[in-house]
This record gives sequence, C-alpha cells and structure tokens, in this order.
Amino acid sequence: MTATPTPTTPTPAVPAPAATAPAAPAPAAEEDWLRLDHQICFSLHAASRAFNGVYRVVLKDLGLTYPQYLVMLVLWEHGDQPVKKLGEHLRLDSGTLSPLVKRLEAAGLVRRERSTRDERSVDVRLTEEGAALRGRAVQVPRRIVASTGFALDEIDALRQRLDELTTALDAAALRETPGCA
Amino acid sequence: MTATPTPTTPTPAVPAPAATAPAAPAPAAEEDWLRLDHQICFSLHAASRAFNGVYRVVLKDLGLTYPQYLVMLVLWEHGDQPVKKLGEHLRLDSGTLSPLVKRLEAAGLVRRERSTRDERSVDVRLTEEGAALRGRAVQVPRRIVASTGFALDEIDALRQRLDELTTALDAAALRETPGCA
DNA sequence: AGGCAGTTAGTTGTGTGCAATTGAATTGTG
DNA sequence: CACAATTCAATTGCACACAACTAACTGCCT
Repeated sequence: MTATPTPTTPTPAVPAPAATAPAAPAPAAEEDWLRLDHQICFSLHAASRAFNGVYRVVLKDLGLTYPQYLVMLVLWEHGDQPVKKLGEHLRLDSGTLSPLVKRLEAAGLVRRERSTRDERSVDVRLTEEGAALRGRAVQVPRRIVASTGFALDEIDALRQRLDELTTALDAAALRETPGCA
Repeated sequence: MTATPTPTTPTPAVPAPAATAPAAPAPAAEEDWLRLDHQICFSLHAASRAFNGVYRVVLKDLGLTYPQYLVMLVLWEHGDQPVKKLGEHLRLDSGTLSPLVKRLEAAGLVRRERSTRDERSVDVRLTEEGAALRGRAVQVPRRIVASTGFALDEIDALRQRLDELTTALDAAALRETPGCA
C-alpha cells in the first residue's frame, strides 16, 4: 500500500450516511466510501458480464449474441419497425444498431428496407427464417432462469429494482451532464 | 406504425405461475416466457449501461473510464500487483486488461514493470500521480450514490442480490458450457 | 420558390469484453 | 540435464457501446 498521501482531513464533510439503517455505525471514512463504491460498481459490472456469459452459451445454438437476441425479442414482440423505434425500445443508438442489424441481415434473419414514405427511415423486417427462429428461442428464458437459481418472483423483484435504478440514473445523468446543469 | 403484422396472440394472460414453486406447473404460454425474458435481460442490460453512463460523466473529471476506475480502485485498495491478480479481482482477462493498463500507463497513472522474480509476470505499480488521484476520487462514490436516489442499505441489499446472481450464473456457465456437461 | 431547422441512418474513432492463439518463462519429471 | 506440461502476458479477431460527425430527407417559414 502506498500509504495515503491525501492531505485532506479525515473529517467527513457529510458524515451522515445514517439514512435508514445502521449498517455502518462509524461515520465511514472517505476510504470506506471508495471500498463501498468498489463493491457496488464491481457487483453490477460483474453481474452484467456473468449474465452476458450465460446468454452467450445458451444463444450459441441460435447463432445470436446477447444484444442481437434483444433485437429479435423486440421484433418478435412488437413486429417490424424502423431502426429508430428499435433504438427507443432498447435505448441504443444507430451507432450500435446499424452494424448489429446488418449482421442480423447477413445471417438472413431480417431485411432492411428504406421506407418509401420517408427515405431517411429504414424498416427492419423479420424474414421467414427470423420469424421461425422464435420457435427455437422459447426455450431460452427457462434455461436462463434455471441458471440463476432464483424463483420467478425473486427475479421479478430484482428486475423492478433495476428498473428503478435505471430510471434514477438516467435522470441523474441528465442533471450531471456538464452543460445541462 | 406498420400496422403490427405480428401474429401475436391476444394476451394469453398468465402472469406469474405460483411463485417459488418448482419447474412449470402451468404451461404458461411460451410467448409469456419470451416477454418475461425480454424484461429481465433488458433490465439488467439497461441498468448496467445506465450505471456506466453516470460513471462516465462523473469520472470525466478524473480522465478515467469506468473499467479504468475499477482498476484504480483495486490498486488503491490492494496495492501494486501483477496483471494476473488484477484480473482475478475484476474477473477480466489479459485481452481486456493489457490495452487498458497500457492506457493507464500512457496517462501516467501507473507503470508496468516485468517482475525480476518471474519474468512472465508484469507488475502494475501506481505512480505518484496515480496515488494522488485517489484524493480526487473520494468524491466519486457519494455522487454515484446520490444519483441512484437509493439509501445505502438499499444499495447494499441490491449488491448482495447481484453477487448471489453472479455466483449462480458463473457456476451455471460452467455447467452449460458445451463439453463440460 | 428558397432556405433553414429538425430528424434519421450511417460512418468513424475510441474503449471495452472475450475467445483463441502465440510466445516466453517456469515448473515438474525422468 | 533434457523435455513435456503449465503459467502468464500479449496479440488478433470479432462484437458491442457511445460520442461526434456526415449525409440525406422532411417540413415549416418567410
């Protein structure tokens, strides 16, 4: 350890994590905040990659990657739609979707067609093969759920928690963005 | 809207089959499983990217990306260590860490030095500048926590849940891996 | 008509993330 | 000591993810 060169006083300017539980009886020095942060962001990051890893294995049979599977889920559920709509469903921009959809097209699962009404827009349409893939995809969710070892209601509770988190973080990102303060 | 040509069934309406009960009691229309899966994997994916986005904004001041910040947290907490150890802490392999650490070196935050004991190993050492950055990093966790709008104990509960999930998923990934069945 | 603002995909550049491979260094075994 | 197996970092190839930019089109305005 390289000691702590921080000249800052150990005085926690905002020492009251108090909140709702006495998880930390002590004021939680700045050092502890970094440890805590380590835990939090690492946990989410690791969970995301672990999830990705399981999906990777399960989806290999279908020849899909995890984000590609998400796009197919949207198409199966909401039908053919332009790239813009896909991006809204998945919160992804064209920089991510354009090459991804092209790979799906190369795989023969979708077609990309310029809208005749508005030539800026590109409709993504399922091919026969893409629609048929749904039949093989229905087994995926159960295998994933089984992998977690969680009960359905536990998963749903976690999902709701994550959605709350995402909503809060998206709002915060807008506030924190330099220039939007 | 393209008039939704989806052959979607008119909502079979089978929300959540009896909670913690094992396997599939009721057939629970395969369609619903796909919808559920959509929700789950999308939620985790979105939360991960939302978290990433907030960290991106907050860490811009420090000139770090989110994964780079994770590496610095490990170095600050556990001291100088070889790439291998870093990878164990973060569950990242050399394919990810090698270029990442080189960027940290280019930024002057760390040095990479071949171990004299074992020349296969590369020690990652904090520079003065890298160690000093910790002083500016201590403000990060509070800003992140504030962004979530969650209380500390809520975050900790979520973290534990995610860790359970990661553990289960890692184990499952090993089982699912073709060739390890 | 002409022009300008807003919208939509696409492209480019940077930075992960992971599988597979390479190559050097080390260790184990006879 | 020689040789095979192992370990570790680095590299390569592919696939996201996002910021910034370009290009093309729409529609509204004067």
